[in-house]
Amino acid sequence: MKVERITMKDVAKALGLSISTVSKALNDSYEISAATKELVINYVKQKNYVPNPIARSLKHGKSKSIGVVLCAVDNAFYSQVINGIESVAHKKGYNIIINQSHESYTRELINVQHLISTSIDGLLIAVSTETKDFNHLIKLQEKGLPLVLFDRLTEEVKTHKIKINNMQSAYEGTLHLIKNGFKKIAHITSSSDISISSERLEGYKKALRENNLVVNDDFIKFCTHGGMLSEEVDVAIAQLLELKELPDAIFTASDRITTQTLIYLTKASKKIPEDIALIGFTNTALAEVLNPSLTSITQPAFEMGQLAATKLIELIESKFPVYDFETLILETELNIRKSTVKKDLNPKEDEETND
Amino acid sequence: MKVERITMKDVAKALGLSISTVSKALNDSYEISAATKELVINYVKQKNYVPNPIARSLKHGKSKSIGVVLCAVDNAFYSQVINGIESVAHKKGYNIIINQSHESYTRELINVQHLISTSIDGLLIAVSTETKDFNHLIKLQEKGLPLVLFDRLTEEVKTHKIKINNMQSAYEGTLHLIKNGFKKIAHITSSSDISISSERLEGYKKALRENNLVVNDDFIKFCTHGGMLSEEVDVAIAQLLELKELPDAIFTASDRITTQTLIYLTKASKKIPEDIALIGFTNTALAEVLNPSLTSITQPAFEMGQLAATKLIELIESKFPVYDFETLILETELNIRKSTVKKDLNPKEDEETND
DNA sequence: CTATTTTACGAAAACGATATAGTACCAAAA
DNA sequence: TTTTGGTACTATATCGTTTTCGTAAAATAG
Repeated sequence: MKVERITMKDVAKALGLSISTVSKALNDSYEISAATKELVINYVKQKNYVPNPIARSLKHGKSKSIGVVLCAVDNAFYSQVINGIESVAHKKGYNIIINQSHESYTRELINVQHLISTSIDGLLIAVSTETKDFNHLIKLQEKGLPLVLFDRLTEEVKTHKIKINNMQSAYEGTLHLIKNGFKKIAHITSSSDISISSERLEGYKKALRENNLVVNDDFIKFCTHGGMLSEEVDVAIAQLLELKELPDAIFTASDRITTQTLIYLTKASKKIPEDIALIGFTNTALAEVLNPSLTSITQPAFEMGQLAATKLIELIESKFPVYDFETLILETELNIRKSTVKKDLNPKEDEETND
Repeated sequence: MKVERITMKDVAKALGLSISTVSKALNDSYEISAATKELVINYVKQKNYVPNPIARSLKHGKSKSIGVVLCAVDNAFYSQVINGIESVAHKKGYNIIINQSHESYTRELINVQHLISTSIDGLLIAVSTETKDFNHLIKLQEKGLPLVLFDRLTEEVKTHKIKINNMQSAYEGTLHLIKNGFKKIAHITSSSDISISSERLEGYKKALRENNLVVNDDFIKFCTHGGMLSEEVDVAIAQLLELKELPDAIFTASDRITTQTLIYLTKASKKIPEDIALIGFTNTALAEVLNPSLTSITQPAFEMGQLAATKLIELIESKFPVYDFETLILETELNIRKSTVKKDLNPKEDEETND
């Protein structure tokens, strides 16, 4: 089954003109008389001729599409990022081609390979949790493919990057727990290899240290697959709950881990925050109506997508090679809710709805 | 900034061969000697030459990419559908180009227009809530563009379609409420124009009628934007809560409406299910940990995506025009949780965790 | 040792557009 | 009358492939 299209050739033949004339008429060239232009345009409209973008791309060496690689669209944070990307890409006439790595390095490689073999004008990527080797990206860049990293960065690739202030966000989140009386704070994060994890871990440690709390390695759990496998989160929490010295709070470092932790604790009949408090990075719109409402660190996902796309298109459309790269840092928002506030501790602050 | 690629011409020149020979060697043609093939393949590997897919597409008239149009990726159900689509599309070597309509007919038109002007081999679409006129799709199909509708269907377009059993699902959901003692059941749904809404409404009405409950039009609220605007949901609920005769349960017909309803009721300090029960269509993974845990109707989103993509690729790759179209109907799952079960009503059934 | 068939390759025409370089035609200037 | 110049168009090369057709040279047959 194939869709038959009418081409310039057909138009030219039908009107007794040359192909060049038709092309120029459609491109509103000064070389073509008003009469001819009208003739062509009318005919084309009537037959609803659409120029073949592939032929155009071949001629121009541009495909007007940008590739997006991230772990999963099925994730509040990343789907909001996509929204942001789309909002600027479409405005500038670019399509976005989305590929999911599912936090697998192998799939990331395949995706990137496939995307470039598919002729994208540029690539937006948040690497997988498994990615330690960035050669696939470095090579791309050496070839001159415009590239922007977002969320998960690396020093190894020199290009524009967009991130949030991970250290500070994690620091503030942890500090919030400490201020609310929690002293034995566990941290569940993704693979230690990716920037967001290590930076958030740093922030967590910094807050502990500054408050004279020991950093207990038993309290720090890594989920290599970034929570894509709920089991790995379950195992991490199970281990935490088996310690002689139980943590009194958990700070989770990513969307999937946060929600999976809440699900686990609920199933395990843990009272939050009485038995154990929970604060986490998440962009779900449902934080307010979770049980209990969840103290969350929210990222400006839409904005991140917008900036990433803007920067990428800037690179794509730049007439000259760009060597001067920026790393943009966005701020998060700490939304304090019930999962971290013990009722007896803050009696006045807790005059809210629904309990 | 532009990425420089090595072409067959370069390879040919470097090896002292003709372009045709290189092409044939790479395509493993019988016309080329083993020695030459090896020579070419080695060189190409070393220089990592990648064939230009645009030139290929131009030659073959196929772009190996399929367009996807839906209201928003930032939505549990649709993001899972995308996962399903991707899983089969990539296996078959197709890219997916995702466009969001944001429930706007105008944007849907623009998206579809843009996609076909971008040379997709086929289109997967769940129309927007605003879409009443399907001429844009009918025209596409007349041109021979393979098309598969999913989730939101219409009789007007003759092609493969994938849906869930909306009537039955809504019927069972409503029945569940009735069995649990609710008699004044409100229904908040999307625009009455789209299939899922009208079918779900039918199921709701059927359940009421079969149980000798009156269908009260004041209890039925439409959200033209499918909940994309949270205000319209808020207004709908506010109106329900202002009725002299208050509903004792709400049945919501889509993901966004469901979650927004929960948020509203929570803010309004309504006790669920004591003041008002809630059951809704939603695919969020968080239903279990919402406050209260939410009785939900879950759709096989991933499977829907897979089927839609499979059917579309079948059309694309069919050698002959297809006239024999199918409508596949998938079943949903009713997950009974606390938002619809009054404690005093079912004292034995309610021995669960966390309250 | 010529005639025929294979084998292995090259030339060239597509695919559908754009862009450069002509070229008729007619009018105004020299 | 010749020159210049503008207008309005056409021819053609090009983008990077694939594919059809043609043809040398080598292999086989007669």
